[in-house]
Amino acid sequence: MTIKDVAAASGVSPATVSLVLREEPVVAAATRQRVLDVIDQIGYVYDRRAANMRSNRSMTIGLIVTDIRNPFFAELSMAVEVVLQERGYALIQGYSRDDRAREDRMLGVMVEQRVDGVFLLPSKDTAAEHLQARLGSARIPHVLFARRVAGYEASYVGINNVRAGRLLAEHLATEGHRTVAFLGGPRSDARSDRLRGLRAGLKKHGLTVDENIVTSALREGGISALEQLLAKGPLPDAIAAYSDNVALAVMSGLRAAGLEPGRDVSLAGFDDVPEAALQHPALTSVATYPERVGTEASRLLLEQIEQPDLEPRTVMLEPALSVRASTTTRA
Amino acid sequence: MTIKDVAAASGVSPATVSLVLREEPVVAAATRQRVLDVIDQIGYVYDRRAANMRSNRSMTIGLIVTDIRNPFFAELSMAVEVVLQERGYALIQGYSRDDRAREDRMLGVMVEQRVDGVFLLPSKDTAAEHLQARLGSARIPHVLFARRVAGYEASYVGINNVRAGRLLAEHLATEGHRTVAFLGGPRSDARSDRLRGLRAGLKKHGLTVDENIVTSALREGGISALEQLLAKGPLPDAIAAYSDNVALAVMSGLRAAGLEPGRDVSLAGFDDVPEAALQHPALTSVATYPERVGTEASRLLLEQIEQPDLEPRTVMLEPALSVRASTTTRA
DNA sequence: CTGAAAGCGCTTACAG
DNA sequence: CTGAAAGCGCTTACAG
Repeated sequence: MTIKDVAAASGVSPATVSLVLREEPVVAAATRQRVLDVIDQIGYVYDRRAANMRSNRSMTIGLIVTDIRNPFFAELSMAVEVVLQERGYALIQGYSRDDRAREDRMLGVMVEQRVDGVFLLPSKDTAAEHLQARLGSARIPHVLFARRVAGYEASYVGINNVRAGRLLAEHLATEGHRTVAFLGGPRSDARSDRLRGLRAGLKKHGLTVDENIVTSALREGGISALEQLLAKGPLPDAIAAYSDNVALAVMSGLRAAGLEPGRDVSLAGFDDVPEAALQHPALTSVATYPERVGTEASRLLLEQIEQPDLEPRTVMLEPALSVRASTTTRA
Repeated sequence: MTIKDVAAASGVSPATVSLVLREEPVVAAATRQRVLDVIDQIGYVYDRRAANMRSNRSMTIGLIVTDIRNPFFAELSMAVEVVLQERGYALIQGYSRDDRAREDRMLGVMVEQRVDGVFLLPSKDTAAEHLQARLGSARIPHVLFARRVAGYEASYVGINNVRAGRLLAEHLATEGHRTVAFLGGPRSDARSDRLRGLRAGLKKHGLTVDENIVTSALREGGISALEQLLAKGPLPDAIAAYSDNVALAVMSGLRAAGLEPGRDVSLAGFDDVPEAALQHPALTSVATYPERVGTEASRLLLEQIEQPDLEPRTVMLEPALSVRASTTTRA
């Protein structure tokens, strides 16, 4: 069942059927209606693959993240999907699991499928040369987000993590916390920026980050970081967790150790996931707006697809602090 | 840059290049190597769209869920993606947000892109006629999961929710709970099956489900269900939440009301998400294995793609109870 | 406003 | 073991 069949059944040429399908206004209303009726009647289904091949697009866009179980990426993916569906694009999604080899294989599949563009959260080991080989030299429009790749120039959407750290530090210092630990999260630009911001903010008040324990982005990382902290001696006044994900784990860990978060030690995270506000005590957190990151990235990518010669652009979103009981109920 | 260019540069015909690309063993080793060298040298990239069109496949498979922020679907999607990547398929993913119109539009896009198969979690309003029109009549291999559609025959992978409810009921009764409330979750087959199982299991011990409050699958649903329960009078001995998602919200809600989960009232959920074990008290939960659902669904779909005349099959996975402190620390 | 013809980049028999 | 030719289902100039 092809446009040829539709053409035959409605007494026009395939070219005219094609014009109708693409809603070109040039077709006479009567012809148009006749063709549409036939399509309905014989149950013809447009083959976008063929259309795309001829017009050299694919109407698909790739999105690679490390792990969709991370609520930040889940939210971001949903935001991206809404925009793409509106424009008729299909979303090809892949999970690198933070593994460069997996990421590279996915990029390979996407490039062979001739995606019209790619959103990429690079894995921790991704280097400029990999991206250059897969995306740059093929001139495939792409936008990185959340993580940058050293020495690789591309459009980027991210959060100002230094500022996020500073916002939290200011708040903690103002609330009278004198000692602060930074827990969890893998070594990454995001982490070191948040730490840098924390340090800068605390320094203004003559304070420092007393403990800094690197682990992983997972909840297990929060648990183990807390265990290390507890083993080291007296608790700090406040714990800044690398993310809400980590903070929620720390919260449980504190309770398991007989300590009440918010009372025995203040606790805050980054991202402001929906769960943060639903905790008891509600968790103070710095919002990093995955939905806005997704929307901005979509805007940049679509722009780049329409105008391939555009210079790479960087969008830095400003974080915002949500103050809640977990850092304010302590005496 | 096409196989023609490769052919010209290596002194063979396009047909031979095609054979090399598809790793057909028929090609002479020397020829093969020469072609591969040229490909490497001139940086040719295979155009799978063209290949697929000719061989009438697309090497893409669609997956539609309601909301990827739901950890159950996140886990499932990751399991599916691993299997598909191994087989060279690209995963086209869409989120219906439980809206039938959105779901239908996505199916439309996927069908036009000629996906080789579809995994679908139907929206709450999806009817047999919709699926018949989009998938059945086009004979597109597909597998439903987690929710069935009344009157629609298709392969299905799900959890035995009646048994899940019964497992939990048995445990609660054995632990000496006399009154049980079932909280949260939207009206659905999964919910009514869990409730049916709970009732059946409690009945054996002469007990009933004392309260049954329907809300939504979201955490907010848990909060509001708990509020309604608290307004109704004395607490039951145990709360069975529709899901862990809901249970975690109930846990926070209890604390906010000055009640300690596990001590003042027992609490359990369904799904056994990773967070459940990390809570304090650790949350009793009935595991529903999203990863296994994803893997089984992949197996069924790939089978169906290879053998289109296969009869639809149903796979019911057995749930398992993880007993933890939230239902055992009460006197 | 509509049609005939060429072409997108591959694969598929078939011939040799 | 390799090549010439046709074809997958569309779109794209171009002509009328």
